[in-house]
Amino acid sequence: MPINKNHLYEIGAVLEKYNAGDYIFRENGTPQFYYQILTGEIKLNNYHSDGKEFIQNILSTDDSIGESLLFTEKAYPMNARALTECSLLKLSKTSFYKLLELQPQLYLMLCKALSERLYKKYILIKSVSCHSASERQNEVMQLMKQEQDNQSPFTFEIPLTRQQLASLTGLCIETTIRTIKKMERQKLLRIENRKIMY
DNA sequence: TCATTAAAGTTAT
DNA sequence: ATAACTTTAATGA
Repeated sequence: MPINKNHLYEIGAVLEKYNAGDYIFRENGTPQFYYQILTGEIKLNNYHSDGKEFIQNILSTDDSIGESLLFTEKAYPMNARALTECSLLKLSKTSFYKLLELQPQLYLMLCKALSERLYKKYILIKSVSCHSASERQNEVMQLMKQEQDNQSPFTFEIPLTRQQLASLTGLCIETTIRTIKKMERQKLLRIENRKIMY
């Protein structure tokens, strides 16, 4: 999935470090770079006018950030912000295009990655738009779990805080917590030292 | 059913 | 110690 690091370095990528809370880019900014995560976690989000946050996605090692925006002239529709200390590889848009020219097989990889993203986005929108609270949560957790190999129950630790989960489902945190508790009672998940096992 | 407010407990820095 | 996160309870749309 990720682009080979050496290829990125050869064409001029640079290593950048960010601290937790730093912006990689902001909503309405112009996309000028390809980013790939080496370490750390990034969230893509929006802030509503009342200050409430909606998380679009959480990305980690080997994910690329905002690559879908490099093929349009549109501004970023979201922020990218570091959740933890991060190191990223950053490549200018022009160098990125050059790399694609030199290695056309990357196009296919990119297409696959984009398809994957789009698929998840559709599922997420479906689950966030038209269900009750617990159903929303169930679907979101289900979606995250699909990325790991082991599909047996209670083996997947939800890698989010309650607050992040709330921002991802569009629910308030208290409702999120109550829903989690209810799901625990229904044996849909387990809570082990405050971590959600799904 | 779910958001909001308030208050208090817990964990991380 | 202080900030960030988690939980419970009461109230109201």
